[in-house]
Amino acid sequence: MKATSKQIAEMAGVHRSTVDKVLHGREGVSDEVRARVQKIIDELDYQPNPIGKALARQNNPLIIAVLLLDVDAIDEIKSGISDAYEELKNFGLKLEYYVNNLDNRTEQLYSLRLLAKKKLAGLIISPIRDPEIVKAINSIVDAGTPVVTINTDVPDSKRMCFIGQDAFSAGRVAGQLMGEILGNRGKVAIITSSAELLGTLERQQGFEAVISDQFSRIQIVEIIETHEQALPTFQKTLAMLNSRDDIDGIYITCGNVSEVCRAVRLLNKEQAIKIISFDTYPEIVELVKSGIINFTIGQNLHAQGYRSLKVLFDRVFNNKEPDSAFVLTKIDIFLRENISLN
Amino acid sequence: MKATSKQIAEMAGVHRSTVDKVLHGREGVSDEVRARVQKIIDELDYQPNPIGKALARQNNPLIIAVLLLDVDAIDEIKSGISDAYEELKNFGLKLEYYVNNLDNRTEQLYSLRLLAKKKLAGLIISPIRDPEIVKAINSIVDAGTPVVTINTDVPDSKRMCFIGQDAFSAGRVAGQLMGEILGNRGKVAIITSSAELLGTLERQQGFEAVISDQFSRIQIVEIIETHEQALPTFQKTLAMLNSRDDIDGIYITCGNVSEVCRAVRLLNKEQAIKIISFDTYPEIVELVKSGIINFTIGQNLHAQGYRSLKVLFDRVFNNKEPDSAFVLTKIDIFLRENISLN
DNA sequence: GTGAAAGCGCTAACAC
DNA sequence: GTGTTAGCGCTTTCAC
Repeated sequence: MKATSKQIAEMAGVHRSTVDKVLHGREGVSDEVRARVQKIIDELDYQPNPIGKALARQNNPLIIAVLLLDVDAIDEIKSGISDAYEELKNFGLKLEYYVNNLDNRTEQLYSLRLLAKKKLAGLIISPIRDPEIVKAINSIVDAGTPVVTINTDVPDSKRMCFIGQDAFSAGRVAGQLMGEILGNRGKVAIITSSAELLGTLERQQGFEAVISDQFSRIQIVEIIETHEQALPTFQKTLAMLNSRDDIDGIYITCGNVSEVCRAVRLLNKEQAIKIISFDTYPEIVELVKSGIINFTIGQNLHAQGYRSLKVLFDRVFNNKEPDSAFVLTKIDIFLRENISLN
Repeated sequence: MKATSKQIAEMAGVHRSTVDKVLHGREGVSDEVRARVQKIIDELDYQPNPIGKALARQNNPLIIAVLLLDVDAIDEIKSGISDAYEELKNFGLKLEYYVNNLDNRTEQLYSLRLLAKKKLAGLIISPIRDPEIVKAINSIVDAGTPVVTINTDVPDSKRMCFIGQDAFSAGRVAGQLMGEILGNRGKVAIITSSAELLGTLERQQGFEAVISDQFSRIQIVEIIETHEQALPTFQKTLAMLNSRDDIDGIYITCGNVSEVCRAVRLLNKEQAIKIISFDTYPEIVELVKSGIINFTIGQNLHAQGYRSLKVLFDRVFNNKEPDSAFVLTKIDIFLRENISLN
């Protein structure tokens, strides 16, 4: 029922290898024949059989480059990618990992230029948000290599899609959780980073939107910027809690969660103050288990990694694009009772 | 590097087709040759290449039977199975669906006996908990067909594994949520079914355990059994709420959630009473959106369906068994802000 | 510019 | 009981 390249060849009165050339836009076919074959392909909506492709590919695999940033999230993302790879490696697929420093735009640019010279079937990247990076990504896409962004995005580029969390919505979820456990009353402090890269601003804005819309009796009374630095995070939190005795909740959009908690515990306020954070790194898991953190919101990093390779594979092997340019992973809510079941 | 059946054949000094026969335990091989070949297979830890198998299988697919119960959950489960099927169908796989009535043990038994006569590569089933069903499943397993249970389980059978939610843990999560939003104080009513099949008892017990261990100032003051019947659910809830004015929270382990909510609304108590339920069927989603239900806990039915076919496929095609006999799907927490992002 | 042929790893029907 | 053969759908090399 489903057409094969052989059938297409018969219909067009040419050889299968000619059909193959047309399919892959390779040269060595006259314009006339190419048009004839292409027409039949289109009419039948022919989709090459992936298993057949795979078998022929196995000893000559396609290369997919993975360019990640050296941040806490990297391990879980990698484990997701590697799980997907286990499923797909038999199709004739090879991964090449590259890791760049978060703060070093030049380094990522260098990696991208290196990759541009190679024959890549696809690229998965956590981009630094920067015009030069966008340009470099675009030139890779223009050369015919599909690009998927993961965890961080450059929406103004030609990347095929972004795979990650909607930080604004996640902030909204945090806002509602805070509203519920405070029973719509009390004063809240926000600890945030000010760096845009990790979506902390969106997390803050989503939170603020829900509080102001739906929890009118909760006030956001302090906003502390940490610039992702450990010691200042501790010091500023401590100073804030010392200067006022009326904080009922703390919302942390950024890293150094344990520094915030350290300040809270030093003042013996862990019972009095409700804390909501992001991510599920080991130290955060411990803080949730011990009851210091009430809720933490997960990004489902494993799923981000897993999906990114699956989506890219679908494009490369089956020529299928995702329905949306934004493949959003679930907003997971964790508290003591489910954080270990992860 | 990885051995092929051809290499095995060479080493054993026989033909590939002979190796194939040994691999599949088919007859037509002398004991002596069989032992020799088997030894090499074992020594090399030979794993047949799934792509090669798939290509040869495509026109002679393996059949996997799916036997589900006709309950609300069925659509989402099916959609998960069908997503997995899209990924795997090229490997030479065919699904056969069967749907049985929940209350009709005889019907499921009949279906199972029918299936026992067919040549099946595997079976996915939501079993009714019954000794006769266990026997029927065991005889299918004994005949060499791996069986996976989904959503409901018969742990005392020979099924390979169960895929679903841990209902006790889910109940614990509900308990902690209730504790948090009531601020560890107040009176709670439990609405439950009394039917064991859906794990409602475990949901109740998990909830009770957390409340009594960790929220000492919350009292469970009413337990209502609904037997999964709509009108009685409404009537009993209404009577209970009429008879006392001090209920702060309602925990629903079973179905007919909208009947419970109808009673609450009739008495204009939707602001005063916190409600926690299970599942994400359309009417429940609406109730969460409109703020009547504070939290609902999802079973991730789609994942149950998806995983069940993947796990069975891995066993059938790659001879890989899951790490554990219990493949537990996540306990999803939904509230207004994330219920539509599902 | 086009076609022929071999091969990827496995299966199955059939001949010996 | 064992080996031969053909074939699954696609890719690639090479000869014409």
